[in-house]
Amino acid sequence: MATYCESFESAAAFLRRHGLSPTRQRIAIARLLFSRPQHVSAEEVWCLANREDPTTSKATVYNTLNLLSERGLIREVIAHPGKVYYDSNTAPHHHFYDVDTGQLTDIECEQLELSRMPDLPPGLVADGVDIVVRVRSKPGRE
Amino acid sequence: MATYCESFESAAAFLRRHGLSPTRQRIAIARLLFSRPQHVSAEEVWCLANREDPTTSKATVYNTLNLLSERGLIREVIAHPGKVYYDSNTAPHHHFYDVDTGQLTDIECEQLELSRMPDLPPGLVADGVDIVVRVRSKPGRE
DNA sequence: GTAGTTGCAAAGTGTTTGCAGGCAG
DNA sequence: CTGCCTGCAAACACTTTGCAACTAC
Repeated sequence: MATYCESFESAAAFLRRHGLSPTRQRIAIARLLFSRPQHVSAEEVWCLANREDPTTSKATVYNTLNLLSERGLIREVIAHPGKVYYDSNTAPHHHFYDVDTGQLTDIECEQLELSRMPDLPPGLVADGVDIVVRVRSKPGRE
Repeated sequence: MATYCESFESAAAFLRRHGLSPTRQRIAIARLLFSRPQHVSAEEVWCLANREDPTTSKATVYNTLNLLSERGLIREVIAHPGKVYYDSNTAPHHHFYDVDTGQLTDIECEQLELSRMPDLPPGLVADGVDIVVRVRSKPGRE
């Protein structure tokens, strides 16, 4: 599991365990991501990281998020055109996406069950299933 | 249903029926979109439209795609960060997304069934459910 | 004619890249 | 020390916007 207790050493150890040098910036990012499961955009990570360590550039944030994502420690959520959210909860689950506010909310795995998996086209391997339930705040039309 | 037979007049009538002036460019775009159900990016629409009518700018393509999308005549498919695909099949269905090639393929509605709908957070209304089954061409790791 | 539509180019957003300097081991 | 990591700014890909000219009716 990706979570760990909230000390400086854990974040460093966690990064090292996954083959990443525990630099100051990465520790800041790992701490804020894994302190609790959450959905954040790169921009938000950048803001929050600079609150912990005011020397974190956007390039480093994107860099680190991509590394964590490649290693499966966080998950990209693609719910909005032109913006990626990162989810520090890697357990299988799905999402509500509020079209009006941009807010993402987890859907527990047991709450939303696929009764059948479709046959895959020949020669292809399943890589993951993303379910996004789009919701709006207001009942009427837009 | 959004499909219609492939004549010039139909495209014009179709647009008019939905409150859009049937300009040359819009007719070209409507024809290529609705001649058969398909998944296209804005860039592809632009290339194809200019084959029919070589005076179609990207701005007009985006403009028209957004109009058609607002009126529910085509559907945005968000499967890839930073790129929107448009689906001229508006019947309820879902998608395979080949991460390696960018290819989208329909999943028939009956092939993939939700056994349970999750409870909505209070005050929110469901707007749609998007299911993307990510697949890869190659069996191994990346 | 008049309102709506168009092309162009510029601006906007979110993300990636190249490179000189800096920090971890 | 050595190589990986960083910040910065420029480059990138995709989409939207502003405006004068044009076209549908």
